[in-house]
Amino acid sequence: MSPEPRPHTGRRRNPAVRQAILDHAADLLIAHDYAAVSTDAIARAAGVSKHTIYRWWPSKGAVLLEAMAERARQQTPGLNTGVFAEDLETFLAATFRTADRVSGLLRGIMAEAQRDPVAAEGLRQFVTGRRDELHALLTRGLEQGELPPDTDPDLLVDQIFGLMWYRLLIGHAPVDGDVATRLARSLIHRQEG
Amino acid sequence: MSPEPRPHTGRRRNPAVRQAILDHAADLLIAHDYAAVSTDAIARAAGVSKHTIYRWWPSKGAVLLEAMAERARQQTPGLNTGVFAEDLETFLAATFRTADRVSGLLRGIMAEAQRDPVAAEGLRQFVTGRRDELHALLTRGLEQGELPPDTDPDLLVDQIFGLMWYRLLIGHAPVDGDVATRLARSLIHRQEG
Amino acid sequence: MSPEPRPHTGRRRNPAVRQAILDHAADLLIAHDYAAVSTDAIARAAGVSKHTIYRWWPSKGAVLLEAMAERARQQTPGLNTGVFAEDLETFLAATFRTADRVSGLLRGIMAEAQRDPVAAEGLRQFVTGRRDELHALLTRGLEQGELPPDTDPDLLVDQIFGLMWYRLLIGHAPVDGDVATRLARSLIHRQEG
Amino acid sequence: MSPEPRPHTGRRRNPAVRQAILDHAADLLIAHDYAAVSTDAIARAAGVSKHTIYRWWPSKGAVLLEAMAERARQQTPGLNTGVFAEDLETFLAATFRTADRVSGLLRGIMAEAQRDPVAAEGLRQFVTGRRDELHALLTRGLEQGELPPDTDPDLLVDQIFGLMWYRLLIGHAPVDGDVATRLARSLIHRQEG
DNA sequence: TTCTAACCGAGACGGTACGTCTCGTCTTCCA
DNA sequence: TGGAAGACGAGACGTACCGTCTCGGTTAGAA
Repeated sequence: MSPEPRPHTGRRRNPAVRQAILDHAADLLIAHDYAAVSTDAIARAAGVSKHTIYRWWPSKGAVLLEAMAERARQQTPGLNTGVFAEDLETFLAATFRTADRVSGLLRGIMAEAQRDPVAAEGLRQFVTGRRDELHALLTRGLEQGELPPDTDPDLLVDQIFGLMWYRLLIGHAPVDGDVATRLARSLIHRQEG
Repeated sequence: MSPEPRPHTGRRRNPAVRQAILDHAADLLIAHDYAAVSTDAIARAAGVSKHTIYRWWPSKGAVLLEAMAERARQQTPGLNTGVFAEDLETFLAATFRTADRVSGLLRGIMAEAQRDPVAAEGLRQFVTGRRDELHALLTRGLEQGELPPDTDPDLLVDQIFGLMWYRLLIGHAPVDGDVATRLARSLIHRQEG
Repeated sequence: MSPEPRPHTGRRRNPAVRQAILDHAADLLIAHDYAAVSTDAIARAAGVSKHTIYRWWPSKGAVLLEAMAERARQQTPGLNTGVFAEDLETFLAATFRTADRVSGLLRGIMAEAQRDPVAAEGLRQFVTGRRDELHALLTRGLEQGELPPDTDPDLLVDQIFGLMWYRLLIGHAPVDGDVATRLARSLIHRQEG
Repeated sequence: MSPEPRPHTGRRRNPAVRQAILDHAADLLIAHDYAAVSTDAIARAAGVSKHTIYRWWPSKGAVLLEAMAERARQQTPGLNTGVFAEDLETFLAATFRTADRVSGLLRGIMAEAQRDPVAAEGLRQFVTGRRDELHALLTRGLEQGELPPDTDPDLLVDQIFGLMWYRLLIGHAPVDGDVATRLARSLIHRQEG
């Protein structure tokens, strides 16, 4: 039995190492093809041992996921001007533009999530957070009468994020501010139809 | 110079072999995890040499893609009752139910398309075909005045298929006939809002 | 390279086809590395179907063997001047020079014989023929008192052909007329030692 | 940049792994046919990843070669009784008996050397070592007047090892102690002829 | 200051997929 | 029926990536 376990001994985790891994993982996915991003490549780019990666993350997907989450967190759009139409447009434009910039990252994570349960669960949580934000925004619009009264917010959230992911993954059409604007206006104009 | 080259000599391609490869590729992706589907596994299951696979398809992704396309072709919904609301609902219900049944296949191909350019191009073409169908249907609804006059069919198509893929890939919500119905009605009711 | 059009023989086996296969098999082994000589390559070079090869020979090794045997048959040295020392030197010189010229062929067959029982058996028979020739020659020398009376012809035959193959296969020393002369003289001088 | 590069970092090569690969490669070649010895088979038998084999050896032939060299090294005959006739007989008997025991190994390597340049070079070096030993022994015999004064040691070395390889590869006659004895005596008796 | 647990880079290792190659058989059509 | 073209099954080859483990060196807190 451990007579009195000390709270912590030994060298502490180096935050710079954690950051280097996340940064280089994201950069690699953004710059190169997803296929070119291996754990070895991340380790090499970050000047880090592969073991160090696996000491702190359970799988490659988990690293990519956290890298993405961190990038996304840096650009949460400021909201709440009070005007729903403006807020919606701002939210979508910011979201789409950011997503487009890191599209390689997002696509890589989505691919990884199809084979790695850890990444899948992480992605689900990340996505849930984003969906909740948009859901709250839409609910406010509904309460303010800016959306048709029979609108199903859940369905609408999936339509919006669905369009975004669909375009990112297939690549048949752009994901940019223009699309965001057109999409936002199409949702609001409807009520006046 | 060969004065008149014969159109073809030698043993002909065995259609049964092609079919066996596609069938077992699809079955494996539907039954097992995406990670478990290797070219060796497909070859073994189909009782076929790996070389035969690579003789006819440039990569694993290309095989999976064609397998999916064939499965999808088997279930094109009969349409054109003339009533737009009915047609839309039928189309979406059939599409969603089929997609759900072969969700493993679809998810595997989407993952593969992120790393294999051949699969990516194939998926883009497949998706284009499906999008054209829905686009035509929506355009008809627009002309019949069953959709708001300022509707952008392109955007709407991406919202619908986007929702479907998004749910398939993330798995946070079902893709079934019920969703299809609710989605179809939400699009049409709007005009009366 | 372009296969010269051969006359068609109808139902009978076409000797031109047989010859084309043997010729190109030998040429390939002489010109290229052994590793580069596949049945497909032989068929392509000879303008012949792979099936035709396997219709007449049981394995690749059998083809190479027959090709070699034919090449060797073309250069059987004229002997029997009656003077043993001269005959031996002539025999060795002719044998060594021929072997050196087709060394690629010989090396390829020896390699093939280690894995293909048919080639092994064929090579054994071919080698037996050559050994019998030399054995007869040496026996004559023994009877004429030109070799030490306790000479074991079997052992000596293996020493001579052994030296030749050993040098061909390892490549550490030449197999030419000079070596043949030195070897022949060393065998005869001995008796005077 | 790096002020003093450490001589080695990282996990060290596991000698047991190296030995397991060499041992099982040799055993496989001795027990089974040469055709049955694949890198996969060696890896499986040695409980080793195929990648580990290719990390340390450039080709299959290189592994087999080193396996053979090691086996041979284990049985270098003790020499130098001082009596040349005895030493020669001992050397030949030990060499022939060992070669016969691992004949499958030797034949497989000789075949591999015909297609794999790495194996060819390795075999040449190995053979050079053995030839030097015998060459030294024969030179001693020559100096002691136990061999005819006009003997060419190089030629004689190739006759002896040539006979051995020739018999191993063709299989028309045994390679055993008896042959070794007869051969040794035939070389020495000559001087008295 | 000494001790010691934990961090870290380098890299060996087992497992397993990928895509290519060759062998020998089988099929189709032509002459 | 002989032959050319070439599809096919079996299976080896060598490469790549994933996640684990081992080695020696380093660092920070406890004794």
